[in-house]
Amino acid sequence: MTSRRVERPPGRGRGIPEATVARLPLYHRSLMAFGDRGVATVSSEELAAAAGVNSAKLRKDLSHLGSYGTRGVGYDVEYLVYQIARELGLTQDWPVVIVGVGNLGHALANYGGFTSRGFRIAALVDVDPARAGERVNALVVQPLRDLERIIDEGRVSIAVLATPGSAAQDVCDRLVAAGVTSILNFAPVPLAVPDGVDVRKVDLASELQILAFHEQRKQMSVLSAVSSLPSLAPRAAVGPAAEATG
Amino acid sequence: MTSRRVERPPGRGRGIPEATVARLPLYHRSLMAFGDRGVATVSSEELAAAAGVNSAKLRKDLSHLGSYGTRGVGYDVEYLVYQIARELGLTQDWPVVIVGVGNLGHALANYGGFTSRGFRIAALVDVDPARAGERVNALVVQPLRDLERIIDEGRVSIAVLATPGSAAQDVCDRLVAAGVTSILNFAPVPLAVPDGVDVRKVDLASELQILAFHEQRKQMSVLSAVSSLPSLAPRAAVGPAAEATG
DNA sequence: AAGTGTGAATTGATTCACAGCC
DNA sequence: GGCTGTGAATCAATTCACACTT
Repeated sequence: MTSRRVERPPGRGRGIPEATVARLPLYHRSLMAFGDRGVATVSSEELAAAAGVNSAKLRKDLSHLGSYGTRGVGYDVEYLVYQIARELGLTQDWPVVIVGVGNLGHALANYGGFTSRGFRIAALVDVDPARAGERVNALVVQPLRDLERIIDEGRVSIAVLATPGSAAQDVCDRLVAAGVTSILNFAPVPLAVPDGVDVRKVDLASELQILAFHEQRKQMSVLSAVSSLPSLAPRAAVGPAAEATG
Repeated sequence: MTSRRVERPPGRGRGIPEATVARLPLYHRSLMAFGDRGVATVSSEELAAAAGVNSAKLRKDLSHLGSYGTRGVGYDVEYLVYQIARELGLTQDWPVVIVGVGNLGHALANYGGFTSRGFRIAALVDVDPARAGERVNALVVQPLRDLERIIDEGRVSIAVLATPGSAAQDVCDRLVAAGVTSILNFAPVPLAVPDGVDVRKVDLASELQILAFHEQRKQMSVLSAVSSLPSLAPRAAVGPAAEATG
């Protein structure tokens, strides 16, 4: 859904499926945890369990990177961490600009998980000129007017867009014109971007609605189960829903 | 990936694909925007453009809900909004509890898009007893000790988990034991839950890493293109990456 | 004996293309 | 004539199951 196909770099047969790419960060994180605990090798079964996937999928995913395991033994934690980090580009420095310092942008600027692993917040920018000058963490909010300069001088290619929906497309256009080629979009609107620019969206309201869809179904099936027992009067409201079945 | 299969409610042939469910919120949102602008009917082409998908996909998605359009005409905006809202369960009230009132939980508590459309923050809970009593918006942070009572009395079935990773599984277990059956997980760990409980995860660090992966590839292809021009010395650092191609 | 790597089979999602209806 | 609804075709992801390696 996200990535435009960029013509394959001439190097060997690399074409990692998007679904695999999306899981590499999970593997990386789980491997780091194993490493911290002093574990030297893991099996696909163990790593898969830690990452929350099944082992067949894990092995298939890793096979797209190369043949980094040892049959009968497993994967060397340190070696695999490095290979995945390199594949993901975590071995380089990624300056990121956050546009929109409302609730969410503010939280993201402070969020630790964001700034680790090669990512560094190069600047905070807000659409509202009144906010310019405000301090967040160690950074000063800058006015939108300076966006192009910031991106150019900071060699920024990744942006986080946390403005209200109404401003999102305009800001996006300026980001792209200034040279940004990857955008993480928190605004609840689809962004139109030219080929070669990647957008990933995080849509908080949608996530809740998807949960509500399934939740509603569970409640419906409880209701219909209850109402099919003629001896039980249905409860006024649907209480704590379907007990989790082992 | 997310939903356990719940045995199909006895009603007619309903089995909406997960990928379709995940897009219904987008359609709903776009339709609301059309409605606000006074548009009475839309074609699949128009609605698809607004939602950022192609029209074949949109039509296939909607066909899973029923036959709500009119050939040669399009879809009635108001009618379709209602049908989708009903399907998603947005016509009922969904009390939600947020656990973890750090950066992110704080932002989510204030985030408007979260509280609209039937969702209502029933309580904020924090693992750190020192935070209990703190006010956020109109709500008072409550101690973890009260979690079970809050869920039970508030008839809460949906929770947002925004604790640090280290606390996430414990809190999750308590949520589930208390009757929560849907969890939106912001903690960077996979949650183990029994069948019948849905978890959706929002993994901010992973999202950036996925972007970095593609970004790195773009830069590699620029570099190899540049270095194949013998007359140009490669630049010391990789500058603002690949200009977006029309 | 243990556990990876991978073809083959399967399942799921997307796109095509057009019959059918307004 | 315009646009929906949908089978058929295609493409992508997952799972199976086992040959192969240590």
